[in-house]
Amino acid sequence: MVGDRTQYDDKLDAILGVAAEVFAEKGYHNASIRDIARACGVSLSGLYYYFQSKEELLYLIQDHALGNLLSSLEERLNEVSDPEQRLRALMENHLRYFVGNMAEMKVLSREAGYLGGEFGQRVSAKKRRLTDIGTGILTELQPESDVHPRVATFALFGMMNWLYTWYHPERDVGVERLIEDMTRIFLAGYGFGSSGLEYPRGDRRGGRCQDDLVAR
Amino acid sequence: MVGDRTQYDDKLDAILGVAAEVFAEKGYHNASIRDIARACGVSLSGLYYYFQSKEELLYLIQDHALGNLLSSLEERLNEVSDPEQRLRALMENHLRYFVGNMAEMKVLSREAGYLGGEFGQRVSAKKRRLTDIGTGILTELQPESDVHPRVATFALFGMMNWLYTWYHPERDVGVERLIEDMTRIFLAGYGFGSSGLEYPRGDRRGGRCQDDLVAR
DNA sequence: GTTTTCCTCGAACGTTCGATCGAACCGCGC
DNA sequence: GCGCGGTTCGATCGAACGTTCGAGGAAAAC
Repeated sequence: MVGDRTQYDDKLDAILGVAAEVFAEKGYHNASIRDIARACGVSLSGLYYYFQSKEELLYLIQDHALGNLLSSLEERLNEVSDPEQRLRALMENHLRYFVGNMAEMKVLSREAGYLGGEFGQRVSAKKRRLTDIGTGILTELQPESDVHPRVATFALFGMMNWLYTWYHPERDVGVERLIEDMTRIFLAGYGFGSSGLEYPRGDRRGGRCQDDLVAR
Repeated sequence: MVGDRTQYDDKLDAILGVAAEVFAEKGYHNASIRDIARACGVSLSGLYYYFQSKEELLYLIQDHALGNLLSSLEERLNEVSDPEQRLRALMENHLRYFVGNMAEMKVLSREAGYLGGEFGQRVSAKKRRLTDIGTGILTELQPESDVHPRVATFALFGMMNWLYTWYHPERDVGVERLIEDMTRIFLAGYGFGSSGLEYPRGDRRGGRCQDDLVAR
């Protein structure tokens, strides 16, 4: 049987959720284990029954977020083959999960790079999987794009991950609108509808141009 | 006279530069004052002659970066009135300063929100000035845009500020190319040249390259 | 009823941190 | 040579941190 969740698992998940919120509010380094214990209603030492170190706690949160993000993404992508629709699926998946799990994603975005050793490698590997999927879709969408794939990929993720800096669900536009607007910006550009954009017309061949592409 | 820089000023600037690099490498909270003292070749207590607290040191770095960014931007914008050119100027200014001062900008981006009280307010005010300029330009460029101005603004800055996460000058494309690619993505969209974009005026065909850039 | 396993806790340890303070050093005008 | 700001330092402080440990209780297994 797969669904045999113990009390232990449930409580660990609850702790991860609360810890993510504390980390999101005060930052990983500013938040003490004592803060988290207080927020969880557990004693300081009681926490250590569920993880071995503060660093592992951060890892568990980040791994949990990336795991959900990835599995949900890969599920969605299995149903779509058109590159543009795949990109839309990626963005919708990412933004929806982001807004629905702000604390987790804030910790994932802001506290990146603070995990070392084994933990850091595991998180990096999953992040790499995510960005590779992004790069793959982008090069499918534009096999001969003038834009460097790595720049395009991180422009895309930067646009979305920066959310944790400014987005407030109660004050800002809803998720649907957010998805719509960002998709539009990335795919069609903010200059759509403007009269004199110079990009479309490409008669002049610039000097540097063809050395890029080919995403390895 | 304006140019009467004392030894004190010079050394403070040097300290700010070194401190920015230490903060950029280890993170603000992981870097101790002792680390910075060592990197500066000064004793621990010797540092406190130049600032009063670690928090003020962070403030000085962030304020310095934002100050340079803003004054350089406002200078450029004084020479341009066309909205699209103004946006290009903003992006070029931002990206060029970012790449040229990675440590400072990494600290500014990653360590945002950790300053409280007076320091935090002053930094927030300058950031606000920057984003307001961005929003202003964007609404000039597209007065009736379907995209929410706030979303567009932070999509733009997110795209650029995320640089600190991935960009390595020695491995990645140069600044000029970076500016070109990001400008193109934000203005014309990554979907340019693609066949079936449903967005209004989806007419734009992918030109090969244009070496625009005007050198400046 | 007794044993065993799972879970929780208070109290404490050793370390590191940001910050302070008074003494010493230095180059300069007198 | 002397005094005097401006500058640097070693020594040290109290506080807060992450982590440990062994005792205790509760619930399950026998």
